[in-house]
Amino acid sequence: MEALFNYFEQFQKLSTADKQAIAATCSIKKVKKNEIIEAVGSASTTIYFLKSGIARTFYYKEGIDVTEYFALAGNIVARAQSILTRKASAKAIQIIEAGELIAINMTKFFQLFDTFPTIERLFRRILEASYLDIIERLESLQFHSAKERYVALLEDMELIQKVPLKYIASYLGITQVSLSRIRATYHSNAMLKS
Amino acid sequence: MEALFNYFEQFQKLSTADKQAIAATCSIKKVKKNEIIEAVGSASTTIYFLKSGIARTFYYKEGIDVTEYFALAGNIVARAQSILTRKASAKAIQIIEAGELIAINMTKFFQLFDTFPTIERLFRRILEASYLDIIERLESLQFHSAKERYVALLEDMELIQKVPLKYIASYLGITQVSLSRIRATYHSNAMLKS
DNA sequence: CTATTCCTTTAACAAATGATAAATAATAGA
DNA sequence: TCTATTATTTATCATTTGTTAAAGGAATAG
Repeated sequence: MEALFNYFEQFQKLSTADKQAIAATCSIKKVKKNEIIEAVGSASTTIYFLKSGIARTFYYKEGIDVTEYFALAGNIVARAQSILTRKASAKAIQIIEAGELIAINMTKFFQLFDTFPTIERLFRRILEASYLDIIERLESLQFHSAKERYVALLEDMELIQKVPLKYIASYLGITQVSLSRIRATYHSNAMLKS
Repeated sequence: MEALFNYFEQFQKLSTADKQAIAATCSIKKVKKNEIIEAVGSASTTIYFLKSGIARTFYYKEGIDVTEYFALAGNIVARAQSILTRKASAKAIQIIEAGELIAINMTKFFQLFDTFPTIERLFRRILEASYLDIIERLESLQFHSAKERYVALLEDMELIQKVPLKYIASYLGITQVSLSRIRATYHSNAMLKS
């Protein structure tokens, strides 16, 4: 549970009482590669902190598997829209690399807000950070070419190395064939430089 | 000020004390067409509620004017990243259609959070709603063609009618010429149907 | 270890979008 | 109203990305 608190305290200092209350909403879960931990069609009431492993959210757009985003160890993965709207979700969460999760029951977690204002504040600050992340991603999609987006993603070596390219393509908003072509030209050019 | 409170109470019921505290952070501002109410380079501490008029946020990407988003009357416009990070912003806010704004001093507003938990909750809920909006926009950019994005925007007749197309093009992530071409093919096809 | 399946790349052609320039339309200011 | 400016459309060609098909490589189950 320490890993989760360390993560949380990047956003908000927590008292012992806060931590105890949070701990009561959590459970540990081991997950295997390719496991679907939340399936399409259900409403979500859980967010997951990845102690280890890699996960993605995805959905089917006209039958095609499309990755919404990835989460690496030390981060949170969730079907945020479903949790915030309490509606069924067309999205799913899948494990890409096996690991261990902390599952946070958000029904319980939200109930803590009236008693523990610090926890409400923590949630707000995580939301703020997610908001900033998503704005950056929006800008990347709105104003950068597919090649630029791929090159930017190369910064995140762990992701590129551990996640199948077929998942990365749709995350970048392009087809897998197009990604393969971009990689071919990019890497041959990169070789010329060295 | 009533318009602002009506807007806020879509998210969170407010007491009279809450409203008084909020009112003390607000001021009214009349704005003219094309006026830049927040300029590139400054850090923002203000968000604006549009009683009337239309605004946009934009910035220059390699010298080219790029629209980040639009706000119609009854909504909020802000340089959210700058407010949340307290850093100088490369973005600006411009008035597209003259109107009247309520400017909320966020330095003062944030200070209310410790005393008025309801106001902190209000802010969180607005943030949640913005988060959901931005996710939808992200999906639109990630998985829909420029034509599909334009057609979706047609739903918002007010925006299409009142906002110059040159601003809409970059909002859709395409050039103005490309938008013009899409309009030409789309509207001639639409005519065939009727 | 082998066979099968899945992943990635490559190729060829089609479709969409970008870039530039020029023409037309609309708007704003004198 | 007239003129100058700005906005939008159109045309042409270049570039990027999509689509489909096929081939080669890598991973996995039995």
